[in-house]
Formats: sequence, structure tokens, C-alpha cells
Amino acid sequence: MDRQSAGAHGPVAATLAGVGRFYVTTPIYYVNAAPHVGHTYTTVHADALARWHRLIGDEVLFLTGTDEHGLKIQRAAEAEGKAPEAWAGEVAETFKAAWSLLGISNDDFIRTTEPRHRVAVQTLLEACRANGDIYEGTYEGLYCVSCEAYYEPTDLLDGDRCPIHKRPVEAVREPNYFFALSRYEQRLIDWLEANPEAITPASKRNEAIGFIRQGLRDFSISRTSLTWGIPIPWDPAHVTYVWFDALTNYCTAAGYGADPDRFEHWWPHVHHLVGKDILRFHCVYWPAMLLSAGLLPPRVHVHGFLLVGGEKMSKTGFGQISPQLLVNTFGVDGVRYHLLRDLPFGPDSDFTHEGMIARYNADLANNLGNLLSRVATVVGRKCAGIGPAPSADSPLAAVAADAVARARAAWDDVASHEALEATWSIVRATNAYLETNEPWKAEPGPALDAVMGDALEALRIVAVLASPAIPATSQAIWSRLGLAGLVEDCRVPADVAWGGYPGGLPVTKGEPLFPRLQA
RNA sequence: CGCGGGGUGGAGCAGUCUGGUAGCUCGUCGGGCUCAUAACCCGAAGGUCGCAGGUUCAAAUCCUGCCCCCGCCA
Repeated sequence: MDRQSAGAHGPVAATLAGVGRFYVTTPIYYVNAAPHVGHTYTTVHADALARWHRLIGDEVLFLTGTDEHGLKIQRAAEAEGKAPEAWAGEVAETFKAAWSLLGISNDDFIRTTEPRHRVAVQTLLEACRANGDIYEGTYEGLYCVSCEAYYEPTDLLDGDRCPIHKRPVEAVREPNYFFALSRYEQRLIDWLEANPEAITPASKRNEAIGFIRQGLRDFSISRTSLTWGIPIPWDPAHVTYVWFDALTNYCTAAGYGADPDRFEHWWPHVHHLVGKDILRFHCVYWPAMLLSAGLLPPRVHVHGFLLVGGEKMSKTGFGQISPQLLVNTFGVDGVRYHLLRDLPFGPDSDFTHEGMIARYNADLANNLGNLLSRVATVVGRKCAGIGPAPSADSPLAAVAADAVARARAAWDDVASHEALEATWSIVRATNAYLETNEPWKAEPGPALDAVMGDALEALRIVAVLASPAIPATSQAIWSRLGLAGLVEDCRVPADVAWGGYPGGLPVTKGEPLFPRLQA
């Protein structure tokens, strides 16, 4: 595939479109649980954005992966009688399998236990230390000897007992290294004021600013009580704790500490997709760490929670179901479409089985799938199965042009629901256009050919525009229209200009793209 | 006062940043079509945009106060 850069790379605060390079990340998922709808939501969004940017000709790097260190993993592995490496590896495979199932087009899958990551983490630690932002201090906390872990007072039973072992915790001190976050308050404010696009949506940016203005405290970055992690390079008795270990993955995959040219190529174009639960770490801690190391802070796109029946999904069964189960009912593109169309990126949004069925039937089965069926049938009967070329002055041309413009703006704004709404305006207009012209009543001839050519052309454009969301279906439509090659090799805007369908191609009806589902 | 999100026709949402005829999907009702996955198209009913003040020629949108729901390491 041609993924050559289309232009000069811009500064980190440039608009999403047209920078020529696009580096998009999901959080790395902690391997203490199997992939569920929450992981799927973020990952599908990242995939759609990656696919969109390839479509507009950007050079794309799409990263996801797993976070495999820490006490919980060490414990979970012990409980299974396995080495932590083995346990983490098994769970990481379930994530890879889920993303493969869902057609996720990630270019890389990083695991924090990989050697390349250790190099990057240690390089970043050294860089921050060289800048004077890492110092040794003492961590004081409530410690359970059996767990070998610290607890917050609110986590304890009866105020002083470990929730696992039911034994009293002890007040313990251990030497820790700390990151001097407090030194970065003003620099973070300056960064956010100079780069209003750095955190989106604006409500989440305000939240980050509010948090910074409350005052920032240095945070602990190492533990001596842990072994399952990356050693502090200058003091191997310590292991990095959470932040430097996990967040640094984004740098690792771009070549940090190993390939400076590659890192310089990608890092200015990085976009993180994260849930609001980890806003603080991505919008405050991480930018400060990067500034400390002399690196550019990222752009961060923050989404809300998925609620199931208005409740946090962990409290209900449906939200915990696996991607595989959803795919069994709705198909890969049915799942992807619902996540992208009904759950706007930003606010909290409700996720329900009923909502999925309604959207699937309305948009995918009734509108898009049925449109292809009726067009294919008429072409088969009235045009001998050979799709005619569209007319140059079709009223659908203006509809398509408007939809393309709106979809481009929406994808650039990480607003997939708007992009798809715009795309479907073509589908609706085409259905109405057929009603108006009633080609099934017309005699074969130039007038009928023009109408059917217009409908086929509209479907072609829809296939391209919808391909970031429903790639497999777009390809199926593409092939049934008789077009050769891959939809993903198309380029926007050139290949969504009206008149691209050449005509003279065999049109295939085939089975329904999306069989209707019973509520 | 821990932090944050939300209250818009029957349901689910958009619109709020950048005030100016309240929009979309589903559902309901009426009509059309019969090419199509009982799908599609046209039309209609239905909302004092949580409450109360304020700013303004004009407020769902800006300001103040209050009430109610909800979430808090994906």
C-alpha cells in the first residue's frame, strides 16, 4: 500500500488533517483481565482514525499493546502456578486475537515486557534524571507483609486490615525515587495555553487545567518491594512503578532510545486515545515527563465511559461480554459501526443490546444493505447485470460532495458519529432518488441507465467513505459493483469525486450484507 | 463544598465553546411504492430545552443560585 507522506510534517498542534503523518495509540491494556467492550471501544476508534488517515494519504503508525508488569500480574501468575512472563503472554495473545477478529489494522503491538521497551524506559529515566527531575526520597504507607503491597486507608477493612489477608497492615517506609512533577505546573499550563488543540474535547482540556491549577505533587516512580518490572538503571534494587513503565510504551514503539531518526519521524505526530479515567496520567504526568526529557508533549483525545443501562459497565453483565460474543450476533462491522456511530467520542454514552439492534437494522440492514439489494436487482433486470455509468449532472453529486466535506471535517475532529451520519446522508438521498425516478417501471434506455449509474456511483462513494468504520463491508460493496482492487487503496478526496464509477462493470447482487435482526 | 459527567417532544441522542426560526434516529399516526432484507419514500402529531433569577434587541446556548440523576483507575 502506498503510505508515502503527502506533505511536510507539522508541529504537534497542527490540525489532524493534512500533516502527512499520523501516529495514533490506544492505551496499553493491563493483562489482568480479558478484552471487553471498553477496550474494544477505544481500539475500534483508533483503528477507524488510522484507516481514515491512510485514506487521505497520510503515512500512519497505529500502535496498541499490553501492560504486563506490576504486582497484580505477579500475583495472578502465582495464583495460576505460572511464571509472570508466561501468564502475561497468554493474556496478551487474547488481546491480539480479539483485535484480529475485529479487523484492527494496528501496525505494531507492544508488550512492556519486550527488550525494546526496557531500553526506552531506561533511556527516558536517564534523560529525566539528567535534567534533575528524579530524586531519591522516602515513601511512607500502609503495608501488608503478606501481600507485599501498600494500601490506601480507604481500601482497608475496619480501618487497618488488609482486604485480602484480613491482617493488620503496618506503617512502613521504603526508599523510592520520585519525579519532580511540582516543577512543571507552569510549563504544563504554558503548553496547554499555547496548544489549545493538545487535549480534546475542550471539556477534558479544562479538566486537566483544573487539576494542574490545584497544585501538583511529586510522585513515586519506583519500588524496592517489587521484582516484576524494569530496574532503575542506576540502582537496580529499584523497579519502575507504573508511570515510567507504562506510558513510555508510546515512545518505545516510535524508536525512542534505539532509532533516533525513526523517533523524530513519528513523535511530532503522536495522538493518544484514552478514557477519562486515565486523563490525569496522559494529560499531566506524561507531558511533564516528556518535557523533562526534552521531548514534545503529545496530543490527547479523551473519551468518556461506556455505561450499560446508565450504570458503569463493570456492574452489569452485558458490558463484560467478549468481543467474540458481540461479533457472533452483529458481525464485525455491525459491532464496529455501532461503537463508532452511536457512542460519540467524548461524553459518557449508553451501550445497550436494544440500541445495537435498532442501529444495525435501521442503518445497516434497511438503508445500506437494502439499497445495494434493490439497485443490484434493477441493474440485473433492466441493464442485463451491467452497471451503467453515472450522469455528470446528477442531483446526487451535490449530496455526495456535501457529505464528503462533512465527513472529512468530522473525522478530523475525532467525531466518527458525525462522519457516519454525513456518509449515510448519501444512502438516504439515494433511496429517495430511486423513489422519485422509479427505475423499476422504466424501459431500458439512456434515462434508466443514468438513474442506475447514479445509484451505483453513490454506493461507490459510500463504500470509500464508510471504509474506516466498516472495512469488510465496504470491500464487499466495492466488489459487487464490479470494481477491481481494494477500497483501502482509494484516496480522499480524489476517489470520492463524483463520476468515478466507469460503468460497463458486472454488478452482483449476492446475499444480504446485513440480514435483519429480530429485536 | 473530593473530582467529574449529565438533566432537550414516548425512548435514545445532537445542538451549548463561536447567543438569533429546536435538529437527528427509533417509535406512533396517515399516505405512497411494490425494485428491495415486511425493506424504501412522502407527510403529520408530539418539546414552556431540570428550576429560579440575571445579562441581552434576542438565551437550550452566557452569568449566579438551587434541585435531581450518575460515574470515579477501560
